[in-house]
Amino acid sequence: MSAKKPFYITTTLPYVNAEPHIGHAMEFIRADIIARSKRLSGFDVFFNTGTDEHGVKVYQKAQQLNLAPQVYVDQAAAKFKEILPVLGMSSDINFIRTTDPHHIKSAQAFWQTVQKNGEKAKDGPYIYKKNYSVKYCVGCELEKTDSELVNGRCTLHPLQELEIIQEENYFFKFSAFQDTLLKLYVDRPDFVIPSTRLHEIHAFVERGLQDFSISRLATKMPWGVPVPGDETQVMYVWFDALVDYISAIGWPDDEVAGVSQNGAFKKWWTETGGVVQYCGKDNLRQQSAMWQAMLMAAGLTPSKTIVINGFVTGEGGVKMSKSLGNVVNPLDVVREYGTDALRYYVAREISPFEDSPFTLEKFKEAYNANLANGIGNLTSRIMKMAEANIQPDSVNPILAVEFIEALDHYDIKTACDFVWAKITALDVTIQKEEPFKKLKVEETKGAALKLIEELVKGLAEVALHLEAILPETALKIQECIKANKVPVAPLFMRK
RNA sequence: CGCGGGGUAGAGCAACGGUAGCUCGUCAGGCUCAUAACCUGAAGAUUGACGGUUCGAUUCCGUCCCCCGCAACCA
Repeated sequence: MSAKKPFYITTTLPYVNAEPHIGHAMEFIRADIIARSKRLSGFDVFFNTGTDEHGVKVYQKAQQLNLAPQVYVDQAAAKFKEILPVLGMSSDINFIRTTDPHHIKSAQAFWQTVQKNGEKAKDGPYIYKKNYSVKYCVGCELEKTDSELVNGRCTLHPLQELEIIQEENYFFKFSAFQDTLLKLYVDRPDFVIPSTRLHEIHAFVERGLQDFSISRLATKMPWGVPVPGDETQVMYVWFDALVDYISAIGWPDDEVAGVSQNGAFKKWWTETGGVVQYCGKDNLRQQSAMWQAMLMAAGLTPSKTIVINGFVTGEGGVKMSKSLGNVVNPLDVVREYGTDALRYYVAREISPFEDSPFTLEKFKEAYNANLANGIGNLTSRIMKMAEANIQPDSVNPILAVEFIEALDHYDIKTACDFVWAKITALDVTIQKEEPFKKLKVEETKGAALKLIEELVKGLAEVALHLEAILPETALKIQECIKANKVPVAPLFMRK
């Protein structure tokens, strides 16, 4: 029997249409920092990630590569799974794929539940069939959304008239949930973080909601979860993918996974007050409005919190793109600087909620200043004095309230600032008190030894706070302290 | 009048009614325990523009200019 309180956090499942990029890395790392810090504070943590594998883009990509969709997504999912340890993700992270059989069953059960609830509801039905008109560019041989068009025309084929294709799809009665969503936003000011994003979604919902299509004709696009009771349609990818947040924890309990989940859903959804969802700002609507309405329609309580990240941009705030050549591959960064260096950068040097530029020059600067010259050098200088002059002693640091508070608000940068303020304070103390000098004089030697013990204590405190942020580094420092030795190699080599 | 965010030292950010702070970079000095690291100090900003409120505005209000996302059935 564990008395630990449960906590559930998830990343957005990356869509496997693209390779893992720095934005994914940032989201993974930030969610991992929260997960680790919650464990440090004594919570029982379920940490979820995975891959979103259905939908038209994936289907097309597989066709381009001349691969069966399943073969393509297997390869793509493997790539995402491989980078988790490279980014220092908690080893007990759950990895769900939307092509997992238990997820597919869960998504279908979700559909049926929404359908059934809608039949009884006075504002139902929640799922109904309707003609859906698609704008189709013959030149591209592709469906186009309004946002892709300029003056109602395809930008690549401006002389071609767009064809309007009528298709019968299932729709979700999003509009029925407007009031309930607005009430959710008003009642829970922390539902979406930061608050500007809550205002944004509130304003969006207030303007009125349109029901959205949640299925596609299987003859045109077969790569999706089959709609229960209608083989001619597959689910629209969002309707399937978002369900992963509950399918991952066994919803709707035992019959889905085929094995007993021991009340996993109750524990991770009900007792936690819902999931904490990390996502990019482009996902604001899907995660904080559409998904919440879907949960309501299924008779489930909303998520706990949606944390919205900004985008990682290139220099000058421009979008990263292959054609501009300003794309940064997280794996290259890790290869050159190490996992913890990347974790440091996305935790502290990139704005917690706004767009921020990422350049290798800035990265190197921050690395040298705060890792090599900062925590790395500090560890060396303290441990050198300790090794030569004092005996190893046990230290039991505790987490600072300010640190925990900052993380409770998902303000990872402020939490890091707190730790680095401590690092600077230790450097200042050494300079001001000059224990290295006092050691050489008989009258002051005792004071110097005491001071060195204090410095080691301070270093241990820093290490404890770094456990969530830079787990490898924290461990190395703790081992040095325990053995009372200088690091065998510099923690962070200057670059 | 579509929605939201932003314009603050060379760069990246903070503050948000009362002498404009931080990090990096630059310059000078100090220290030698340490990874040519560390510490101290200095230079550097008419806080996008113009009005208004106020004893006082970067901070509140109005107008304007510029930048970036989004504008739903593209993930």
